Amino acid sequence: MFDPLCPSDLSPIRIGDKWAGMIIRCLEHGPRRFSELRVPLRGITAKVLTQSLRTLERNGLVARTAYAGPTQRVEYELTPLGRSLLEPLDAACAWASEHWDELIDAREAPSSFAQ
Amino acid sequence: MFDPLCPSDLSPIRIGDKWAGMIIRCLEHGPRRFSELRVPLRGITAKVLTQSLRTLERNGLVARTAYAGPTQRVEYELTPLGRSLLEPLDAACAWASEHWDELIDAREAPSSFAQ
DNA sequence: GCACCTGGTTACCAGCCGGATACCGGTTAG
DNA sequence: CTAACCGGTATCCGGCTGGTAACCAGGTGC
Repeated sequence: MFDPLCPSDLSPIRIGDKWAGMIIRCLEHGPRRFSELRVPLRGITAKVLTQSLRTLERNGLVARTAYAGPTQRVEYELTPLGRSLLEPLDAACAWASEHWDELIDAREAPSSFAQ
Repeated sequence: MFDPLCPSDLSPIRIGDKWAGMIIRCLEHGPRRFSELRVPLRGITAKVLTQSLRTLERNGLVARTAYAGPTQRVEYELTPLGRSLLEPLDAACAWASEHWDELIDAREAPSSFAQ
């Protein structure tokens, strides 16, 4: 999941910053904790994840809830607005997989002009 | 058209680089010349437009045609692949205008946490 | 007492992106 | 001859983005 060969690298369609799209995907099926998010988003550092989550929060796409229990616990979940983004996100993914071949071809064929 | 208050600034959905989405919109209704593109894209410099067009070309979304007439003439138009992007682009615009209010509210309401 | 887990923060840094400015070769208009 | 238009390129620069490394406070396990 989300390895370096992910189609999202090739697609010109982007949601928010580098990680935002994947974070939203991770939250698709319910709230997740900070450390739970770091697992699927392999290689993301704490700082960058925090950064991205804060931006999503500021834009009203994600809600942060800190539970006051004895042990520290923070959960992130999609707001209704964030959830509504899943639709265009799916559209974007559909487009990318539909035109996957053409995207690859275009990248690998600088033949039409020098170099 | 494409003034600084454009919704695209607020929407988290992006197509390619800063100008790519607008360029594609400009080419929606047929081929356009370099200088014709500079008009609606107010403020874009030649370098940046060239840059953006070259990227679009490399990715197979836009085709460049130089006509060999006595006077220099270059036209850019969407490839079928580029044209197929109009669909998700429309979806993105639809989402943005549909959630316009919420986007504004989110931006202007840092009230839920300090500062 | 000590290490460890959780959920971060604080420098610091390299690379890219967009922009400003200047320039260019070819053609046409006056 | 000169100026202007077309479609760029060359160079420089500041700011943002994403990443690394170090550190931290609070609570838990041994």
